[in-house]
Amino acid sequence: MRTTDLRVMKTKQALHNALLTLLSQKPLEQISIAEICREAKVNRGTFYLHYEQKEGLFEEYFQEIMEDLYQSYEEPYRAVTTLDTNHLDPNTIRIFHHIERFKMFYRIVFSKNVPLTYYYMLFDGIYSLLKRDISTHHVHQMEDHISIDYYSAYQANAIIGLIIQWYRGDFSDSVTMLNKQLAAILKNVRSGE
Amino acid sequence: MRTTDLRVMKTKQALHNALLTLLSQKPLEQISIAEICREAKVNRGTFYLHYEQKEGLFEEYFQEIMEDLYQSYEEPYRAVTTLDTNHLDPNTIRIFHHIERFKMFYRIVFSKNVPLTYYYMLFDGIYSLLKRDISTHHVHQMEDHISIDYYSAYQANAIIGLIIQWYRGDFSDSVTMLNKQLAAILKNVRSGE
DNA sequence: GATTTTAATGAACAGATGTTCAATATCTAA
DNA sequence: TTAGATATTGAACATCTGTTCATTAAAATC
Repeated sequence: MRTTDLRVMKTKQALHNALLTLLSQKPLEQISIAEICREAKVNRGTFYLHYEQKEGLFEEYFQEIMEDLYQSYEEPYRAVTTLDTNHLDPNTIRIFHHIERFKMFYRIVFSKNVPLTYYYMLFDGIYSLLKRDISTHHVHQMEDHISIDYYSAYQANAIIGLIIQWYRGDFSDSVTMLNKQLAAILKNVRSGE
Repeated sequence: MRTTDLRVMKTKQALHNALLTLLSQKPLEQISIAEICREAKVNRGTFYLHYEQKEGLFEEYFQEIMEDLYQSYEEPYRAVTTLDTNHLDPNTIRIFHHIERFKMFYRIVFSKNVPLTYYYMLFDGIYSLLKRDISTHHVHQMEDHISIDYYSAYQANAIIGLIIQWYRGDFSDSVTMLNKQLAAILKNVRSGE
């Protein structure tokens, strides 16, 4: 079962398209594997040859979205030569732009009946991006008994906390608003009482 | 279908016990509704009279756990009369103790094939506790354009970020270590560079 | 304690799941 | 271009899901 095999690629493509078609009609939890296979004109047994659950199929789709997240994050690095990366700069991280762009998608990711897998994919993405920055820029100025892993997990999930709040308001606030909130929180928390 | 009806209570108790028995043998995702009903000697139709999915049953179990979280949180308030609640004090919040106490349970909550529901239950719990404190103690000293909702979501999910990292190391770090990490992070982030 | 209310049961249903298998179609590599 | 490799198919199977219904059993209320 090599990934370059034309038969495999064709099958996966068909399943991919079928899922997207069905997702435009109903939520993921109401779509059955049998249904996807009927739509894709692929034998149900073939599905199980490549995936365990419909979630695995959706996961592949997520990979592409995460590519955009990485690019959104790198963007400011390409534009500016020297970057002030002392603490997370909300103007440089473009995470909220990315979420906004794929909000149809993230409505699924954050819906309550979906498995945690997707949440972790987003978490891991943000985590690794932040960790890279924290490791290179902040390590010298940080309390030395702070674990970088815990610190990165803290910061990454804090941002997702904002996204959850945003999602629960159906993404009605603007990206600018979100960026300002993050900037204000970081500023406030740093200045103390 | 009144909740005080003895028949209902007996049925729910039986399903509850059956779930706990099975959970000690295999993960939630490998347990079927039919299996729970066989174990509980309850008709499968009766199950659907009370719940939609096995997750609903697990959710009821979660409610009891959350009761402990609330109590853990209130505990320091009962001990000390006046409390310094300027910013989150890791010594007063007993969240990590609570997680430690129910780590068997939280291993399920954070496992990747489980629906987001439980995550949100934990999030909402921490969120509401923090929000209450933030509203009463911090509002006067905070940048006035910070939304308390966003700020609470940020802080609540940041703490869960630490818990996720903790969970991924199978809770091998000590509660003390976690408390220290949180204290150091809050201190570090506040003092700036 | 008798009556009314209602929860639980068992049976039956169409459809979904997850797995296996031999037969077939389609690709790859020589 | 052919021979070998392997992905796909269709069929079959036991089990699970979600739902309906008349019947039975057990509670609540009087």
